[in-house]
Amino acid sequence: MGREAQIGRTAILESALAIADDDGLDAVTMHAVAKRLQVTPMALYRHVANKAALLDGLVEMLLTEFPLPARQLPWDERLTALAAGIRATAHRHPGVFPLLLSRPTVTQAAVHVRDSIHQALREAGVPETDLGRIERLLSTAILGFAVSEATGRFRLHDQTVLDEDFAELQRWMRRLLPTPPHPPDSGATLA
Amino acid sequence: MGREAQIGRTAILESALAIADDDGLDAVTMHAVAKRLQVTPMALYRHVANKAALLDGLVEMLLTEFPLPARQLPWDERLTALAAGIRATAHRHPGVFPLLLSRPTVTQAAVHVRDSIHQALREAGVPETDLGRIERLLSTAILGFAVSEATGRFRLHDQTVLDEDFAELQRWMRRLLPTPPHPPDSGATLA
DNA sequence: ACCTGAACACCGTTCAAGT
DNA sequence: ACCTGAACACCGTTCAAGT
Repeated sequence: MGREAQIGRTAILESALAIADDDGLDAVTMHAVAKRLQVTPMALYRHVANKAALLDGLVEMLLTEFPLPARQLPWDERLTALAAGIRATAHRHPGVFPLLLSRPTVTQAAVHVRDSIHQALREAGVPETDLGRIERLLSTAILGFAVSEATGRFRLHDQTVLDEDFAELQRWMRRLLPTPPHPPDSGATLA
Repeated sequence: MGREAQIGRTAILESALAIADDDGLDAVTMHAVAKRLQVTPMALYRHVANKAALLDGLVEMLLTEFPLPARQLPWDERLTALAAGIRATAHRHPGVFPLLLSRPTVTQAAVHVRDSIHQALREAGVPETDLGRIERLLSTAILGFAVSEATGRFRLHDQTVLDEDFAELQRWMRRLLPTPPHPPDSGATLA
Protein backbone atom coordinates (compact mmCIF):
# COMPACT_ATOMS: atom_id res chain seq x y z
CA MET A 1 0.00 0.00 0.00
CA GLY A 2 2.55 2.59 1.17
CA ARG A 3 3.83 5.07 -1.35
CA GLU A 4 6.46 7.62 -0.48
CA ALA A 5 4.90 11.06 -0.16
CA GLN A 6 6.09 13.63 -2.71
CA ILE A 7 4.80 16.63 -0.78
CA GLY A 8 3.78 17.48 2.77
CA ARG A 9 1.94 20.16 4.69
CA THR A 10 5.10 22.17 5.32
CA ALA A 11 6.12 22.21 1.67
CA ILE A 12 2.62 23.30 0.74
CA LEU A 13 2.65 26.19 3.22
CA GLU A 14 6.13 27.28 2.16
CA SER A 15 5.10 27.31 -1.49
CA ALA A 16 1.93 29.21 -0.72
CA LEU A 17 3.85 31.81 1.30
CA ALA A 18 6.38 32.25 -1.49
CA ILE A 19 3.58 32.81 -4.01
CA ALA A 20 1.86 35.31 -1.71
CA ASP A 21 5.14 37.20 -1.19
CA ASP A 22 5.84 37.32 -4.91
CA ASP A 23 2.43 37.96 -6.40
CA GLY A 24 -0.02 38.73 -3.60
CA LEU A 25 -2.63 36.76 -1.71
CA ASP A 26 -4.98 36.47 -4.67
CA ALA A 27 -2.28 34.55 -6.53
CA VAL A 28 -2.42 31.85 -3.86
CA THR A 29 -4.73 29.33 -5.50
CA MET A 30 -4.78 25.59 -5.08
CA HIS A 31 -3.83 25.29 -8.73
CA ALA A 32 -0.86 27.67 -8.39
CA VAL A 33 0.47 26.02 -5.23
CA ALA A 34 0.16 22.60 -6.83
CA LYS A 35 1.89 23.75 -9.98
CA ARG A 36 4.83 25.13 -7.98
CA LEU A 37 5.16 21.72 -6.29
CA GLN A 38 4.83 19.92 -9.64
CA VAL A 39 1.74 18.07 -8.56
CA THR A 40 -1.96 18.19 -9.44
CA PRO A 41 -4.27 20.43 -7.37
CA MET A 42 -6.07 17.43 -5.91
CA ALA A 43 -2.88 16.12 -4.36
CA LEU A 44 -2.98 19.01 -1.87
CA TYR A 45 -6.19 17.78 -0.30
CA ARG A 46 -4.39 14.82 1.28
CA HIS A 47 -2.40 17.35 3.39
CA VAL A 48 -4.70 20.32 3.96
CA ALA A 49 -8.45 20.11 4.47
CA ASN A 50 -9.27 22.92 2.03
CA LYS A 51 -8.17 26.38 1.03
CA ALA A 52 -9.37 28.01 4.27
CA ALA A 53 -7.19 25.60 6.24
CA LEU A 54 -4.26 26.46 4.01
CA LEU A 55 -4.73 30.17 4.77
CA ASP A 56 -4.98 29.38 8.49
CA GLY A 57 -1.66 27.60 8.15
CA LEU A 58 -0.11 30.66 6.52
CA VAL A 59 -1.25 32.86 9.39
CA GLU A 60 0.26 30.42 11.87
CA MET A 61 3.57 30.61 9.97
CA LEU A 62 3.62 34.40 10.34
CA LEU A 63 2.86 34.19 14.05
CA THR A 64 5.74 31.78 14.47
CA GLU A 65 8.02 34.37 12.84
CA PHE A 66 7.29 36.98 15.50
CA PRO A 67 10.46 37.18 17.62
CA LEU A 68 9.42 36.78 21.28
CA PRO A 69 11.83 39.00 23.23
CA ALA A 70 13.94 37.51 26.03
CA ARG A 71 12.29 37.62 29.45
CA GLN A 72 15.38 39.22 30.94
CA LEU A 73 14.79 42.50 29.14
CA PRO A 74 12.93 45.32 30.89
CA TRP A 75 9.23 45.21 30.03
CA ASP A 76 9.21 48.38 27.96
CA GLU A 77 12.05 47.17 25.76
CA ARG A 78 10.22 43.89 25.34
CA LEU A 79 7.06 45.62 24.13
CA THR A 80 9.05 47.84 21.80
CA ALA A 81 10.99 44.92 20.35
CA LEU A 82 7.87 42.81 19.89
CA ALA A 83 6.05 45.64 18.11
CA ALA A 84 9.05 46.21 15.83
CA GLY A 85 9.25 42.48 15.12
CA ILE A 86 5.57 42.34 14.20
CA ARG A 87 6.00 45.29 11.87
CA ALA A 88 9.03 43.64 10.25
CA THR A 89 6.95 40.53 9.57
CA ALA A 90 4.34 42.69 7.88
CA HIS A 91 7.02 44.14 5.63
CA ARG A 92 8.32 40.67 4.74
CA HIS A 93 4.86 39.21 4.03
CA PRO A 94 2.50 42.01 3.02
CA GLY A 95 0.17 39.67 1.18
CA VAL A 96 -0.61 37.35 4.08
CA PHE A 97 -0.22 39.77 6.99
CA PRO A 98 -3.68 41.41 6.80
CA LEU A 99 -5.25 38.03 7.59
CA LEU A 100 -3.95 38.43 11.16
CA LEU A 101 -6.58 41.10 11.76
CA SER A 102 -9.37 38.57 11.29
CA ARG A 103 -8.15 35.68 13.43
CA PRO A 104 -8.93 35.32 17.15
CA THR A 105 -6.12 34.25 19.44
CA VAL A 106 -6.68 30.51 19.42
CA THR A 107 -3.63 28.82 17.92
CA GLN A 108 -0.54 27.96 19.91
CA ALA A 109 1.71 30.61 18.37
CA ALA A 110 -0.94 33.31 18.81
CA VAL A 111 -1.37 32.42 22.48
CA HIS A 112 2.38 32.65 23.04
CA VAL A 113 2.49 36.15 21.58
CA ARG A 114 -0.43 37.24 23.72
CA ASP A 115 1.08 35.74 26.87
CA SER A 116 4.31 37.56 26.20
CA ILE A 117 2.43 40.87 26.08
CA HIS A 118 0.44 40.01 29.20
CA GLN A 119 3.63 39.33 31.13
CA ALA A 120 5.21 42.62 30.06
CA LEU A 121 2.06 44.53 31.05
CA ARG A 122 2.01 42.80 34.43
CA GLU A 123 5.53 44.01 35.10
CA ALA A 124 4.46 47.46 33.98
CA GLY A 125 2.00 47.50 36.85
CA VAL A 126 -1.21 46.89 34.91
CA PRO A 127 -3.80 45.33 37.25
CA GLU A 128 -4.70 41.74 36.42
CA THR A 129 -8.29 42.63 35.55
CA ASP A 130 -7.13 45.09 32.86
CA LEU A 131 -4.58 42.83 31.15
CA GLY A 132 -6.97 41.53 28.50
CA ARG A 133 -8.33 44.92 27.54
CA ILE A 134 -4.96 46.70 27.37
CA GLU A 135 -3.45 43.84 25.38
CA ARG A 136 -6.33 43.92 22.88
CA LEU A 137 -6.06 47.67 22.38
CA LEU A 138 -2.28 47.74 22.08
CA SER A 139 -2.08 44.80 19.71
CA THR A 140 -4.92 46.25 17.63
CA ALA A 141 -3.10 49.55 17.27
CA ILE A 142 0.14 47.83 16.22
CA LEU A 143 -1.60 45.41 13.87
CA GLY A 144 -3.75 48.17 12.39
CA PHE A 145 -0.68 50.22 11.56
CA ALA A 146 1.28 47.26 10.17
CA VAL A 147 -1.70 46.11 8.10
CA SER A 148 -2.13 49.63 6.73
CA GLU A 149 1.48 49.60 5.58
CA ALA A 150 1.16 46.08 4.16
CA THR A 151 -1.95 46.86 2.13
CA GLY A 152 -0.59 50.15 0.84
CA ARG A 153 -3.01 52.44 2.66
CA PHE A 154 -0.01 54.70 3.37
CA ARG A 155 1.44 54.34 -0.11
CA LEU A 156 1.43 58.09 -0.67
CA HIS A 157 3.90 58.61 2.18
CA ASP A 158 7.66 58.10 2.25
CA GLN A 159 9.19 55.33 4.29
CA THR A 160 10.90 57.86 6.54
CA VAL A 161 7.53 59.41 7.38
CA LEU A 162 6.08 56.00 8.24
CA ASP A 163 9.08 55.13 10.40
CA GLU A 164 8.50 58.32 12.37
CA ASP A 165 4.77 57.55 12.59
CA PHE A 166 5.61 54.18 14.08
CA ALA A 167 8.09 55.70 16.54
CA GLU A 168 5.36 58.08 17.68
CA LEU A 169 2.97 55.16 18.10
CA GLN A 170 5.57 53.45 20.29
CA ARG A 171 5.84 56.59 22.44
CA TRP A 172 2.05 56.64 22.79
CA MET A 173 2.11 53.06 24.02
CA ARG A 174 4.61 53.98 26.70
CA ARG A 175 2.67 57.07 27.77
CA LEU A 176 -0.52 55.08 28.23
CA LEU A 177 0.95 52.56 30.64
CA PRO A 178 0.85 53.25 34.36
CA THR A 179 4.43 53.30 35.66
CA PRO A 180 7.79 54.24 34.21
CA PRO A 181 9.69 51.06 33.27
CA HIS A 182 12.81 51.83 35.30
CA PRO A 183 13.20 54.75 37.66
CA PRO A 184 15.40 57.60 36.41
CA ASP A 185 18.86 56.57 37.58
CA SER A 186 19.14 58.92 40.49
CA GLY A 187 20.18 57.72 43.92
CA ALA A 188 16.75 58.72 45.22
CA THR A 189 15.35 55.25 44.54
CA LEU A 190 17.46 53.87 47.38
CA ALA A 191 16.03 56.21 49.97
CA MET B 1 -29.94 54.19 -31.23
CA GLY B 2 -30.88 55.16 -27.63
CA ARG B 3 -32.25 52.44 -25.42
CA GLU B 4 -33.49 53.17 -21.93
CA ALA B 5 -30.99 51.90 -19.35
CA GLN B 6 -32.28 49.09 -17.12
CA ILE B 7 -29.56 49.51 -14.51
CA GLY B 8 -27.07 52.14 -13.39
CA ARG B 9 -23.94 52.47 -11.30
CA THR B 10 -25.92 53.30 -8.16
CA ALA B 11 -28.20 50.29 -8.48
CA ILE B 12 -25.16 48.08 -9.02
CA LEU B 13 -23.42 49.39 -5.89
CA GLU B 14 -26.56 49.07 -3.80
CA SER B 15 -27.06 45.48 -4.91
CA ALA B 16 -23.42 44.65 -4.25
CA LEU B 17 -23.59 46.18 -0.77
CA ALA B 18 -26.76 44.24 0.04
CA ILE B 19 -25.10 40.99 -1.04
CA ALA B 20 -22.00 41.76 1.04
CA ASP B 21 -24.15 42.56 4.09
CA ASP B 22 -26.15 39.36 3.71
CA ASP B 23 -23.53 36.83 2.67
CA GLY B 24 -20.09 38.41 3.01
CA LEU B 25 -17.63 40.01 0.62
CA ASP B 26 -16.77 36.76 -1.15
CA ALA B 27 -20.40 36.48 -2.23
CA VAL B 28 -20.04 39.73 -4.17
CA THR B 29 -19.36 38.40 -7.66
CA MET B 30 -20.20 39.99 -10.97
CA HIS B 31 -22.54 37.06 -11.61
CA ALA B 32 -24.33 37.43 -8.26
CA VAL B 33 -24.76 41.20 -8.61
CA ALA B 34 -26.08 40.77 -12.14
CA LYS B 35 -28.49 38.05 -11.08
CA ARG B 36 -29.91 40.26 -8.32
CA LEU B 37 -30.52 42.97 -10.91
CA GLN B 38 -32.03 40.45 -13.34
CA VAL B 39 -29.42 41.14 -15.95
CA THR B 40 -26.47 39.26 -17.44
CA PRO B 41 -23.02 39.74 -15.87
CA MET B 42 -21.74 41.48 -18.98
CA ALA B 43 -24.33 44.25 -18.64
CA LEU B 44 -22.47 45.52 -15.56
CA TYR B 45 -19.39 46.42 -17.58
CA ARG B 46 -21.20 49.30 -19.23
CA HIS B 47 -21.45 50.97 -15.76
CA VAL B 48 -18.34 49.87 -13.84
CA ALA B 49 -14.92 49.31 -15.37
CA ASN B 50 -14.33 45.98 -13.65
CA LYS B 51 -14.68 44.26 -10.31
CA ALA B 52 -11.92 46.30 -8.65
CA ALA B 53 -13.78 49.49 -9.58
CA LEU B 54 -16.98 48.03 -8.15
CA LEU B 55 -15.21 47.39 -4.81
CA ASP B 56 -13.80 50.92 -4.87
CA GLY B 57 -17.36 52.14 -5.28
CA LEU B 58 -18.46 50.13 -2.25
CA VAL B 59 -15.73 51.68 -0.12
CA GLU B 60 -16.82 55.13 -1.25
CA MET B 61 -20.39 54.29 -0.20
CA LEU B 62 -19.23 53.42 3.32
CA LEU B 63 -17.20 56.62 3.58
CA THR B 64 -20.27 58.59 2.59
CA GLU B 65 -22.14 56.94 5.45
CA PHE B 66 -19.74 58.28 8.06
CA PRO B 67 -21.67 61.05 9.87
CA LEU B 68 -19.49 64.16 9.87
CA PRO B 69 -20.24 65.91 13.18
CA ALA B 70 -21.46 69.51 13.20
CA ARG B 71 -18.66 72.09 13.35
CA GLN B 72 -20.37 73.82 16.27
CA LEU B 73 -19.61 70.96 18.66
CA PRO B 74 -16.49 71.10 20.85
CA TRP B 75 -13.62 69.31 19.15
CA ASP B 76 -13.47 66.41 21.61
CA GLU B 77 -17.15 65.63 21.13
CA ARG B 78 -16.64 65.78 17.39
CA LEU B 79 -13.82 63.23 17.53
CA THR B 80 -15.82 60.98 19.81
CA ALA B 81 -18.90 61.16 17.62
CA LEU B 82 -16.93 60.54 14.45
CA ALA B 83 -15.21 57.50 15.94
CA ALA B 84 -18.55 56.11 17.13
CA GLY B 85 -20.06 56.72 13.70
CA ILE B 86 -17.21 54.91 11.99
CA ARG B 87 -17.62 51.96 14.34
CA ALA B 88 -21.38 51.90 13.68
CA THR B 89 -20.71 51.70 9.95
CA ALA B 90 -18.42 48.72 10.56
CA HIS B 91 -21.24 46.98 12.44
CA ARG B 92 -23.69 47.67 9.62
CA HIS B 93 -21.34 46.53 6.85
CA PRO B 94 -18.85 44.04 8.26
CA GLY B 95 -18.17 42.46 4.89
CA VAL B 96 -17.05 45.61 3.10
CA PHE B 97 -15.57 47.56 6.02
CA PRO B 98 -12.15 45.87 6.13
CA LEU B 99 -11.43 47.24 2.65
CA LEU B 100 -11.11 50.67 4.24
CA LEU B 101 -7.80 49.62 5.75
CA SER B 102 -6.26 49.21 2.31
CA ARG B 103 -7.34 52.43 0.61
CA PRO B 104 -5.33 55.66 0.73
CA THR B 105 -7.23 58.89 1.29
CA VAL B 106 -7.82 59.93 -2.29
CA THR B 107 -11.55 59.97 -2.96
CA GLN B 108 -13.76 62.94 -2.18
CA ALA B 109 -15.54 61.35 0.77
CA ALA B 110 -12.28 60.12 2.29
CA VAL B 111 -10.75 63.58 2.07
CA HIS B 112 -13.78 65.09 3.81
CA VAL B 113 -13.44 62.68 6.71
CA ARG B 114 -9.74 63.43 7.03
CA ASP B 115 -10.30 67.18 6.87
CA SER B 116 -12.89 66.91 9.62
CA ILE B 117 -10.34 65.20 11.86
CA HIS B 118 -7.65 67.72 10.95
CA GLN B 119 -9.91 70.60 11.94
CA ALA B 120 -10.77 69.03 15.30
CA LEU B 121 -7.09 68.40 16.02
CA ARG B 122 -6.25 71.99 15.12
CA GLU B 123 -8.75 73.22 17.68
CA ALA B 124 -7.25 70.79 20.17
CA GLY B 125 -3.99 72.67 19.83
CA VAL B 126 -2.09 70.18 17.67
CA PRO B 127 0.64 72.07 15.77
CA GLU B 128 0.08 72.21 12.00
CA THR B 129 3.19 70.10 11.29
CA ASP B 130 1.84 67.23 13.41
CA LEU B 131 -1.71 67.13 11.98
CA GLY B 132 -0.99 64.48 9.37
CA ARG B 133 0.82 62.13 11.72
CA ILE B 134 -1.69 62.38 14.56
CA GLU B 135 -4.59 61.92 12.18
CA ARG B 136 -3.00 58.82 10.65
CA LEU B 137 -2.35 57.22 14.03
CA LEU B 138 -5.77 58.03 15.47
CA SER B 139 -7.68 56.88 12.41
CA THR B 140 -5.56 53.74 12.21
CA ALA B 141 -6.36 52.85 15.82
CA ILE B 142 -10.08 53.39 15.29
CA LEU B 143 -10.14 51.56 11.96
CA GLY B 144 -8.04 48.71 13.34
CA PHE B 145 -10.46 48.18 16.19
CA ALA B 146 -13.55 48.43 13.99
CA VAL B 147 -12.06 46.09 11.40
CA SER B 148 -11.20 43.59 14.13
CA GLU B 149 -14.81 43.60 15.25
CA ALA B 150 -16.08 43.36 11.67
CA THR B 151 -13.90 40.40 10.78
CA GLY B 152 -14.64 38.55 13.99
CA ARG B 153 -11.16 38.77 15.51
CA PHE B 154 -12.89 39.53 18.82
CA ARG B 155 -15.58 36.93 18.35
CA LEU B 156 -14.71 35.21 21.64
CA HIS B 157 -15.65 38.33 23.61
CA ASP B 158 -19.08 39.62 24.62
CA GLN B 159 -20.44 42.80 23.10
CA THR B 160 -20.36 44.51 26.50
CA VAL B 161 -16.64 43.80 26.77
CA LEU B 162 -16.02 45.26 23.32
CA ASP B 163 -18.09 48.34 24.12
CA GLU B 164 -15.92 48.94 27.16
CA ASP B 165 -12.77 48.32 25.07
CA PHE B 166 -13.91 50.99 22.67
CA ALA B 167 -14.72 53.41 25.49
CA GLU B 168 -11.21 52.91 26.84
CA LEU B 169 -9.78 53.55 23.36
CA GLN B 170 -11.73 56.81 23.25
CA ARG B 171 -10.24 57.82 26.62
CA TRP B 172 -6.76 57.05 25.29
CA MET B 173 -7.38 59.33 22.34
CA ARG B 174 -8.27 62.18 24.65
CA ARG B 175 -5.28 61.59 26.89
CA LEU B 176 -2.88 61.73 23.98
CA LEU B 177 -3.98 65.14 22.77
CA PRO B 178 -2.28 68.27 24.09
CA THR B 179 -4.93 70.42 25.79
CA PRO B 180 -8.15 69.74 27.66
CA PRO B 181 -11.12 70.47 25.37
CA HIS B 182 -12.92 72.78 27.79
CA PRO B 183 -11.68 73.89 31.22
CA PRO B 184 -13.30 72.16 34.22
CA ASP B 185 -16.36 74.29 35.06
CA SER B 186 -15.11 75.78 38.28
CA GLY B 187 -15.07 79.51 38.96
CA ALA B 188 -11.29 79.35 39.04
CA THR B 189 -11.09 79.82 35.28
CA LEU B 190 -12.34 83.38 35.71
CA ALA B 191 -9.60 84.42 38.05
C1' DA C 1 -26.62 53.36 -26.10
C1' DC C 2 -27.35 49.43 -23.77
C1' DC C 3 -27.91 44.52 -23.21
C1' DT C 4 -27.24 39.47 -24.63
C1' DG C 5 -25.01 34.90 -26.11
C1' DA C 6 -21.26 32.38 -26.72
C1' DA C 7 -16.80 31.64 -25.39
C1' DC C 8 -12.20 31.50 -22.72
C1' DA C 9 -9.09 30.64 -19.15
C1' DC C 10 -9.41 30.22 -14.73
C1' DC C 11 -11.33 28.77 -9.71
C1' DG C 12 -12.26 25.17 -5.53
C1' DT C 13 -13.64 20.71 -4.87
C1' DT C 14 -15.77 15.72 -5.67
C1' DC C 15 -15.14 11.11 -6.94
C1' DA C 16 -13.45 7.03 -8.77
C1' DA C 17 -9.41 5.11 -10.44
C1' DG C 18 -4.55 4.01 -10.59
C1' DT C 19 0.14 2.42 -8.19
C1' DA D 1 -1.10 5.80 1.46
C1' DC D 2 -0.69 8.94 -1.89
C1' DC D 3 -1.41 10.88 -6.40
C1' DT D 4 -3.98 11.41 -10.98
C1' DG D 5 -7.80 12.19 -14.52
C1' DA D 6 -12.06 13.52 -15.50
C1' DA D 7 -15.67 16.24 -14.20
C1' DC D 8 -18.70 20.04 -12.03
C1' DA D 9 -20.35 24.44 -10.90
C1' DC D 10 -18.49 28.44 -10.51
C1' DC D 11 -15.32 32.92 -11.56
C1' DG D 12 -13.93 37.58 -14.29
C1' DT D 13 -13.76 39.23 -18.72
C1' DT D 14 -13.60 39.47 -24.20
C1' DC D 15 -15.99 40.03 -28.37
C1' DA D 16 -19.35 40.15 -31.77
C1' DA D 17 -24.08 40.39 -32.26
C1' DG D 18 -28.75 42.04 -31.42
C1' DT D 19 -32.35 46.08 -30.55
